[in-house]
Amino acid sequence: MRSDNKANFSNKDITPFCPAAVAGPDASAFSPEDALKLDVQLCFPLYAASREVIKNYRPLLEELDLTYTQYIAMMVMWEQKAISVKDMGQKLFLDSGTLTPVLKALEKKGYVSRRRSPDDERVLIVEITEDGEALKNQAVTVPQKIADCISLEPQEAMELYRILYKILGKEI
Amino acid sequence: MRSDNKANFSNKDITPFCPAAVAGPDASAFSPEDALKLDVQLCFPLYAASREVIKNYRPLLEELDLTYTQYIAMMVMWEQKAISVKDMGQKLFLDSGTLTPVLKALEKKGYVSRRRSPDDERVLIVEITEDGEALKNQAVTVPQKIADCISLEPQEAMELYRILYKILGKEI
DNA sequence: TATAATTAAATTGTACTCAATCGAATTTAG
DNA sequence: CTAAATTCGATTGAGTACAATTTAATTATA
Repeated sequence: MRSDNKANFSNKDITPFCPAAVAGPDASAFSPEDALKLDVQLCFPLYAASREVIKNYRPLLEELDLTYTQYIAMMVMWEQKAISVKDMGQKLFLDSGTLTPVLKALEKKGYVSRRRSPDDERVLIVEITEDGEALKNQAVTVPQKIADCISLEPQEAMELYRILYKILGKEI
Repeated sequence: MRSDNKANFSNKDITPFCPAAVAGPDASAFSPEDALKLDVQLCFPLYAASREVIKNYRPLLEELDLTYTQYIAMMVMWEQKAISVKDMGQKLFLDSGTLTPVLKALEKKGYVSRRRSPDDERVLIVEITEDGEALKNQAVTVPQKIADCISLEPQEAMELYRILYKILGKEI
């Protein structure tokens, strides 16, 4: 009744995070093992869609000599001009173990500079360079190109956006 | 008017993938550079939420001596008993460069065995072992525990699930 | 004010993730 | 039939992710 490799459920018998949790009074259709089926997971398509979408950036960002992680770090820089590693980490949900090599790579390309804060030597201030500012002009077309290869209705995009930020603990 | 580090938009002036694309007739509020703001992206919260959610699995899966990638590979095995690397790759959206070491690690732990297909020596068949089957009993509690630490309304979870599979090219 | 606690980055080690490439096996075309 | 094209998995190299640890700097406390 279902084509292979294609998810299908009626909303009365699932909850992606855990069927049993939201199945409600009529949870009889679920055996405990059903909770471990790939089709029933919500985390898995979240993880897979994230990777699939980011894959679309690669050819576009290659022209700017940026990886996706470097690109979102530059997004922060284009807005902030100067920011500490810690503050950038909070914005991007990344820790210093990830950001340190990313920022060193961006420094090597000449898009940012790194220096310690005079006020607090523990703090490393990342600052955008002129080349980094100039890169923005080449980057402005990227969002539209990404939009073109992912087909969601505007209200779906809005709803996805809202739910993702709810998961991230920032309800809007 | 807005608290720092918190996204907020009215649906008349955004589209997360690209503001200009969905802003509609009244797109005047957007300058081109607005498209590069982190708050306006849809890919970014997708990427961040994916990592944040998967982080929750780590302590749970540690007890099973599995990583998240190994866990989703085992999910496939619990349903299929035997499958080729290629077919598993299609289910998980992962290629051989990722799966080969993951499956070797699972073989080392004794949860799967690997052998070439007699019909086609190019094909590697992954088969679940008794230990792998037994592991399922320890894993059944994982989905509920994950559900407990992510608070979405059932209909939000359903909608997220649907949209993610739409992005993955499997509309439901 | 010594010292303890805390904080911020960097480092280390493990584990992906993926593009590109390779080599062996199989299929297809001529 | 046989050479070319395709397919499958493994390998390689670059770049993350992230927990845990380390080091240096700052702040709090007895």
